[in-house]
Amino acid sequence: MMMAKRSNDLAEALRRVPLFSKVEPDDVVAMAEHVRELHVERGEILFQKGDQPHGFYILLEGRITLAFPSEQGTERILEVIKPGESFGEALMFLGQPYPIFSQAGVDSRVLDIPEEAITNLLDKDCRLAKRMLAGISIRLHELISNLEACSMRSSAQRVACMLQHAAPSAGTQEYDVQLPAAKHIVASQLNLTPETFSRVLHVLTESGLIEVSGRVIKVLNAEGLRKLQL
Amino acid sequence: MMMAKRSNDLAEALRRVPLFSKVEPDDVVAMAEHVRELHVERGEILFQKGDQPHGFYILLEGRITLAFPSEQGTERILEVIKPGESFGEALMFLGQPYPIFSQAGVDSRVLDIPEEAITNLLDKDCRLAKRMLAGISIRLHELISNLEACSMRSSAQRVACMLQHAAPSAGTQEYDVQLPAAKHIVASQLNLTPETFSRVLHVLTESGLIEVSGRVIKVLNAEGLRKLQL
DNA sequence: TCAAAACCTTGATATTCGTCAAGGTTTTTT
DNA sequence: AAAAAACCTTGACGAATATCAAGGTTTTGA
Repeated sequence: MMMAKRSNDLAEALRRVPLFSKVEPDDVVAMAEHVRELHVERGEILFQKGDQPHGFYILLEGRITLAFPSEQGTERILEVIKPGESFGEALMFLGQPYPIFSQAGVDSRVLDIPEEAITNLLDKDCRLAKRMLAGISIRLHELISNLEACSMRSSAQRVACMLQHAAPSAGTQEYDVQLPAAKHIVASQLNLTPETFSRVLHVLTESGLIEVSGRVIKVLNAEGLRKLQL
Repeated sequence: MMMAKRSNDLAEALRRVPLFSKVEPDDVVAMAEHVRELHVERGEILFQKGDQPHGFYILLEGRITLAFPSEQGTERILEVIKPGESFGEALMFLGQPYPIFSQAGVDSRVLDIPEEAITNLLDKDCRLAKRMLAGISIRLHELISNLEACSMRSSAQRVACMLQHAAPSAGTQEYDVQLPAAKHIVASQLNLTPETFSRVLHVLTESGLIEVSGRVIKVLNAEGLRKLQL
């Protein structure tokens, strides 16, 4: 994990992040003074469960997973962060130790925004506060959906649900889904073992609802998937 | 569900809510103009899954449960709101339909804060925005814990965890826990059937870790409970 | 205070999903 | 291009937890 880049480049990068797109340019420059760019290598841990948050992060490039650890290494991946997304804001506001850990899936570039840089800005710019409220609300909504899936739905329903979310538009009956990562990663996000995920795909294929070839899943009958949800 | 009280009384009630305790009195009075007090009877539904949010709520008195519905009525209770707590803020900011429904467990009094009342204030008072950020962050943190419990822990571990959270202080070995509601409500919050909950309590009793009498659980060996978590 | 309703427990059984193990396939590295 | 590593699938099995059913207990309320 190493530091890089001058302040000006950082200000430029920050401006491109949706969260800060409406912030006064001067304020962004001021904030950039406190921001560092980190390079995190594949497999490297950005923060551990139990670490104290000192700010939050924005992913510029690469892929970062947030996951619950487990003794036998059977981690459960909560979320896969993609470039342009921020993470860790809520834990920063709370000031409690991280309940999850974060790890780079591939070599990644991350902005580290210290708490001071943000709290100062929040006092000046209520729009930023509203944007952060919106951002955290989205997170919260996703967590609720995740929890519902986890506690109310069977494995096949969770997979079907994921495939439906990947539909290009509401009514489409046939479409291709390109899995965003290795199957075992996707399985973990659905709170499934790779074995169960594989078996579910098998069953859905047998039923003529999908066709699988590698990481591409061809949905043949979206309506049929919907019916699984009851 | 009926309306009641004059504006002045509402302003008074609002001031007592932690969220608004630092807001300028004049602003609270202005906000009170738009706020209604609702009376919700036991069993009545405040909002359904799928309804469009128009604001958020603060519970003054009573008990409100937030839950996922299910066809066969085997709902899963996500959270039990207690007096003084607010709910629905995040969904208001998102403007998406409620993913859960809310129901009064007993006759309750609720403040209905429409979106306009809050968004106006947010522009004026950044401290309120920060407080709301903190409030939503807490919610988010709880959801993460809930999801972790749900996907990483066994039934006995979830029960033990709940009993640990109810400890009066960190080190105490023996203490009484008064369940906040009927056992089947508590079971649902732990994502357990009442049957499984009952059996877990039985096992913990057999192991000499607890004693159960009605809704009071006497923890005999907090250290033993902790060891269950591994 | 008695009846009804809600709540809780216990047993038998079924289902879902995870674990373990082995073999095959694809991707990466040398 | 070969070797190694990572990834994926399949089968046999087991464990955890839900479901169904019945009976007991407590609470509510008429």
